[in-house]
Amino acid sequence: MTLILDPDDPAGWREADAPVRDGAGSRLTDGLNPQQKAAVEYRGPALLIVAGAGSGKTRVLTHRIAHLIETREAWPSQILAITFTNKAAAEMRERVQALLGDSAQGMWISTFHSACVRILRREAESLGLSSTFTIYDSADQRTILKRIIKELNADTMGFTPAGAQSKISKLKNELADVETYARNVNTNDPQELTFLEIFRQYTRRLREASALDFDDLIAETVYLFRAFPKVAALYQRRFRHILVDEYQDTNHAQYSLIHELTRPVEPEIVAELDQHGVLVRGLTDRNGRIPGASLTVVGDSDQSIYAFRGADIRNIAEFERDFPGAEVVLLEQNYRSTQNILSAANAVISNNFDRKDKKLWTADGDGDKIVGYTGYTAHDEAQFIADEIEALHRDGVAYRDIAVFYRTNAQTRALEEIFVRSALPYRVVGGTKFYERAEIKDAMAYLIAVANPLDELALRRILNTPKRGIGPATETAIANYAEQNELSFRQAMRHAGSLGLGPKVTGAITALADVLDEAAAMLVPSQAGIDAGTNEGAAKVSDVLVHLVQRSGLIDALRNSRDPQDETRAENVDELVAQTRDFDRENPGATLVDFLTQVSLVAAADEIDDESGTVSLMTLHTAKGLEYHAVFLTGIEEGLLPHQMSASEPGGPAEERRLFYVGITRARKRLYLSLAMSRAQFGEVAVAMPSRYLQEIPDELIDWKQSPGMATSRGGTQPRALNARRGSERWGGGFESRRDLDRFSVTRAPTTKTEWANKVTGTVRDNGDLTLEAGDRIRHTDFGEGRVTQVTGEGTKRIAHVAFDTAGQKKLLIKIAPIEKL
DNA sequence: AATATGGTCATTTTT
DNA sequence: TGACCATATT
Repeated sequence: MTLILDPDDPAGWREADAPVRDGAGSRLTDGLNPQQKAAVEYRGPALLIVAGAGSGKTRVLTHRIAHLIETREAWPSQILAITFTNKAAAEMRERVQALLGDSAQGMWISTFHSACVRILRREAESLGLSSTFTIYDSADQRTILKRIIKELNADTMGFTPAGAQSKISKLKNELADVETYARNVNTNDPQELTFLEIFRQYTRRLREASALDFDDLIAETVYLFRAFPKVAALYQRRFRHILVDEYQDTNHAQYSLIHELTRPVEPEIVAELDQHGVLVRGLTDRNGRIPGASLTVVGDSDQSIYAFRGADIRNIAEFERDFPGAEVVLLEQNYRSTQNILSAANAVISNNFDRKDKKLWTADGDGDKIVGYTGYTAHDEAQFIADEIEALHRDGVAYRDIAVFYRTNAQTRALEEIFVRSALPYRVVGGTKFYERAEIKDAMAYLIAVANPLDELALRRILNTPKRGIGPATETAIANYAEQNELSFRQAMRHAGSLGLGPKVTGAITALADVLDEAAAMLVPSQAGIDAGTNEGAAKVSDVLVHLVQRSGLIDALRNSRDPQDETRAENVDELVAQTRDFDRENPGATLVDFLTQVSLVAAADEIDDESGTVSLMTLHTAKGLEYHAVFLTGIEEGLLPHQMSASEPGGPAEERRLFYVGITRARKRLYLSLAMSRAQFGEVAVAMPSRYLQEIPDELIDWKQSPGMATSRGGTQPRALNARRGSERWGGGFESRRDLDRFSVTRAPTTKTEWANKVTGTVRDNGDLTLEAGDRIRHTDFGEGRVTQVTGEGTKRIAHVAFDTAGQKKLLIKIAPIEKL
C-alpha cells in the first residue's frame, strides 16, 4: 500500500485512495516528443536531462512536477525546484499552477540563494547567527575589504579589494573556510599570510555584524547540514523530489548542497525524528531508512557561461558517476528558432573541442537569413539597430519581442544615446541597478540598521547621511568606546553622552539613535502576534521607511538641496517608498527582513516586465534562459567578444564562444549580428577587428547589409584586393591603424549617415518648453529641414513625427532633439 | 567638518 | 570617460 505524506499537513499523512491509476497524468504527456515524454515519466533516483537551447526543458520540468503530483506520487510540499533567477522560478510556478490549479500550493520553487536564506533564517540559532542577518552584496564586501586592506597596509603588497574579493569568493565556492585555508597556508609566503589575515578579519567582521555574503548563503547551509544531521534530516525527509535547472552553472558549493539534500536519512536519525514528533511513517524503506530524494537535473554544457563565478562543468559531465543509476535523456529538437539560426549556432559551437557532439534541429523550416551589419562607429552600429527595430515594429513586431545584447555594460551608452534620439522605447535590464544608487543604499541602510542592529556597516553608512556633523573623528570615538566597553556600535551610540564630545555632535548621535529605536519599536508585533508566532500588529515596511526617511532628515536634505541632481534622488527615495507599499500589499504579513531579503536577491533578469512595451537591452549573461522574436547581437568584435580579459584565462575563449552561442540561440525568428570598425574605449577611439567567431558562421547564412569588407572599402584606404570580391574577402575588415581611421573620416562625404552618427555627443540638450504641432517646419542639425506630421506623447516625452525633405521619416523627442523651429 | 580641486585609476560577465 | 581618492582650502 502506498502511503502519501504531506509534511506540512497537520493531519500528516493518509492512505492513498488506490495504487496509482493507469493513465493518470497522461494529459501531461500529450503533445510531447518521445524524449520529453520519457523525461516526464521517468521514476528513479536520478535523471539528467541534457537539454539543448530551446528544446522545451521548462515544459518538461513543469510537466514532470505536475505529473508527479497528479499521479499522487508526491505532495506539492515534497517538491523542491531550483532555478537560476527569481523570474524563472515565478514562471515555473505559474506554469505548474496552470497545469494543476490550486493543488500546486506549497512547493518550494526558488533560486539556490533564496532557498538557502529561507533555511538559514529558520535555523539561524544552530549557527549562532541572528535570524535577521544581513545579506552583503559585492559593494558591501568591497567596502569592508577596502577598510581591512587599508588597516593592514596590505595594498603595499599588491592586494586590492577586488582581488581579495574574488579570491575569497573562489575559496567559499570550494567550501574552504578560513580555518581550512589556514591549515593549508604556506607560512613562508608573506603574501599568503597577509591574505589569510585579510580573510580572517573579513570573516570576523561579517560574523560580528551578523552578516553573510552571497557565497556564504550556500556554504553556510552546507556547513549547517553537515554539522547538524538532525537539521539536515528535516529537509532530507521533506523534499522527496529535487529538480535543478541550469545545472551546468552550479559551483562546487551548490553541488554539495544538492548532495546533502539527496542523502538518505539513517535509521537512528529517523528514530530521533520520530521521537520529536516528526512524521516519518510511510517514508521509510524496509531497513528503516528514509531513502534519498529523487534528483532531476537539467543542463547544457554548451551554455555554461559562469566559470568565472566558480561554475564547474564537471558537475554535469560527471553526473552519472556521482549519482549511480542515473538515467540520461537528450533533448535535441528545438522549438524556438529557425533552422538558419540553429545552423549558425551549431557551426559556432562545434569549434569548441572537448564537448559531446549535439546538433540542434527544427522541423519548422529555414526562416529568414541572419542579417549582418558593420558600422563605422558604435553610434553607426546603434543607428542601424534603431532603424531595423523601427522597421520590425512597422511590420508588427512588438517592442517587447525585441532584445539587444552586448558583452559589456559599457556598450549601452552609444545604444542609449541613439535610442533616446530615435524615441525608441527601451529598457536597460541590470546594469546600474536602482538599488545600487547611493540614495537608495542610504535609505536601505536605515532599514537594515533597524532590522539588524549589529550591522555596523549599515550604521556607519547612515551615521552622517544626511550631514549632521558627525565626521570620521566622531565615528572612531564611538567605535573605540564600543570596543572598550564590549558594546556594539549601536549600543555605544546610545551612550553618546559618555563620549566627551561637543553638545552638538552628541545631540546628533542621540537623535539618530532615537529615530532608529522608534522604528524598531514600530516593528514589534502585538501580543497576539507574538503568541501566534506571526507578524500581526507590526508596522508595515512602508510606514517604517517613511518614518525613517522623514525623521532622519534624509528626504528633506535631498529636497532642500541646491544640487539639482538631488531632486531626482528625492524622487528615487519616493520610488523606494512606493516599492515598499507594493511589497506590503502583495505580501500581507511579511516582515521587514522579508523585504530586505527580496531586495538582496533580485537578479537582473528579474526586472524584466513581460507586459511592458519596451525593447530590452542586456548583457549576454543576463540573456541566458530568455527568448525573443528578434535578437540583436552587438559588438561582435575581437577584444569584446571574445573579451580581452578572457584571453589569458584558461578556457576563456571557449567560454566566450559559448556566450556567443547562448546569444544566437535566444532568437526565435530574426537574428542580427552587428559590429563597429572603431570603438571608444575610454575617451580614446580604438580600432576594432571583426570577431573570430563571425568566420565560424557559414557565409550563406548571413545577409550582410554592410560587411566588414565593405565597410573597410569606403575610405579607399585598404588595399584593393581586400574588396575585390565580396564574400571571400569578408575578413579583410578592421582598420590597420588609428591613422587610417582619421583619414577615413575626412575623406567621407559630409552628408553620409556615418558623418552625423559621429557627431552624437554625450551631452543632453534641452529645448525647454519648445512646442511643435503638425505642419510646423523645423531644422535638425543632422537631418536638415522637414515638416512635422504629428505630435504624440506627454510632457517631457512629447515626440514629433517629422518628414524630412531628404532624410525621410523620423521620430524625435521634442525636448532634447537638436532641432529648431523655423 | 564640509567642500573644492586636481590627479590618478582602471575598465568582464553576476547570484 | 568617469569614478574614486587624497589633498588643500574654507
